[in-house]
Amino acid sequence: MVKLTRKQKEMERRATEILRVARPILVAEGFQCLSMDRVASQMEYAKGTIYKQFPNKEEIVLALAVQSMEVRRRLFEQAAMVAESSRYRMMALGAACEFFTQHCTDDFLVEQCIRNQSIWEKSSEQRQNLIRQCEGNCMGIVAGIVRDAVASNELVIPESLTPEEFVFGFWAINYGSQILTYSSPSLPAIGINDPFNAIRVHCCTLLNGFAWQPAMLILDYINAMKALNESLQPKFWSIKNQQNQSVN
Amino acid sequence: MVKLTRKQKEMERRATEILRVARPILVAEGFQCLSMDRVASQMEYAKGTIYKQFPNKEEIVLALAVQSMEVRRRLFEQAAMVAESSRYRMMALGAACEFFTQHCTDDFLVEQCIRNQSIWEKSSEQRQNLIRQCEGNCMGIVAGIVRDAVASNELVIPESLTPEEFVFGFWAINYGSQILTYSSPSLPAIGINDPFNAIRVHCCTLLNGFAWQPAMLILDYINAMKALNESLQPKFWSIKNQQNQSVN
DNA sequence: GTTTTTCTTGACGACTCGTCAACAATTGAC
DNA sequence: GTCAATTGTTGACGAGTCGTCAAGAAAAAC
Repeated sequence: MVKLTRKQKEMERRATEILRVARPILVAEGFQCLSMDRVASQMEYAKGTIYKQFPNKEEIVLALAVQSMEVRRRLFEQAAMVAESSRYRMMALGAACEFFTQHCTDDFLVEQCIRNQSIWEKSSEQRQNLIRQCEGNCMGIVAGIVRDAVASNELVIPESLTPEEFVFGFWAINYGSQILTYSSPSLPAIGINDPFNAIRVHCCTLLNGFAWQPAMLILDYINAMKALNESLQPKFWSIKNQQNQSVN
Repeated sequence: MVKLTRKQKEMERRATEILRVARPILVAEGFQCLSMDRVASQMEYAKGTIYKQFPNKEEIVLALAVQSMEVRRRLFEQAAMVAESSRYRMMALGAACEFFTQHCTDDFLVEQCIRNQSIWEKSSEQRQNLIRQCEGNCMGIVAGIVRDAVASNELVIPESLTPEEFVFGFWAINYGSQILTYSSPSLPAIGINDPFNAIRVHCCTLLNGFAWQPAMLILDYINAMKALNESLQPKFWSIKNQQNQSVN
């Protein structure tokens, strides 16, 4: 059935096109300003056609989020490939988180949107599962490092935590700090001048607190983070360019 | 000018009434569903009158957030009044954070809303400043504990951090975990069964990592947290009942 | 070349937001 | 107590959403 495939290809091409148009609107002006009429008027199709592709606005947002979470996943994969101690790899993942918010700010903002209950609810279960899968993948990468560390006796997890719960703490501190950094009304005004540095210090202290070997001085940690952050730069573009892939 | 005051009182009464009607809508159905028409129809006033009180929907949301952040602040104040070691007081603030999300979930959700850039932007600078002030107050309470700890040699902050940046880490891990807990699609599905317990473990480890004296075992920390959490319960209602205060 | 199916369209109904002219109530002067 | 002036309230309105769907266009099948 060559023809069916061609149709599907066409559908997918169009879906990609819609997302290409919708993304900058969502990122720059927010969910409110992303309107179907506007997306339609910026394309060669009418509104009805867009509704054929995506049953509602929310679905478009979820689709964008899937793309963005894929970028994060690839970044995590790259970071996890560092061939050093498990602790160093964990640190590399922290660097990847930093990198993601700093250099893929658009993707970070899109990721944020799906935390909005009302957006989440209105989209199809199918796409919700896609998101869950992305999230699971990212968690899997980090939890894998933790498991390696435990297996090689470089780390002992407190007994009441699963490896994923262990990861959760780092997830929370990174995610939380990034949200606060990007959305808190003037952090400097309340005494927080360099939130990124602060979180590096906290993460290093937390890793040391769990006695993840080898222990590190804060200064060494910060320098290593800087290096890791820069090492992601060259890999960044090839990751971004893969973005136009299956969407539906 | 008794009459002017009476007018103002009437205005304030009405503002309070509007917020009373708007809050459950915002909490239960989200910003999208909070419509001026709907608020109006649930009151004895017309839409135009509501616009006299609040120039737009966003302003209502900010006003609600101010109320909610006040609840948080009072909770923080209560928690900070524990008469024990600085570390114990810090822990009490962690408990207050937990308590806030668990028992003032509505307020927590309202607080969330103002992180939305498009809501924030559309509201008046005046009310934005009110929010900033609330945020500053909360930070002040916690940073105060940190300063006390430093002053009494129970804690040494890494040199590259201000006391507020030190607090920021705990803010981030608590806030981040709570957002994830309340908005992440099925945490248990990716291996996180008890996020609250996980964050307690992390916070204890972080405090130990910074060598905040006296050091604590994780189990002791968790038990102390439970006790602190419960000790807030009786104070809770008196806090909530103060809520109907200056709004405009 | 004609019929059938499939795809595309934009006008439509229902609902927003925020405004503002017209109407109602209150105040103050006499 | 009356009447003008001021102040407050109203809901119809314009502009702009979302999501639908009958009608028209294009493609496919015959």
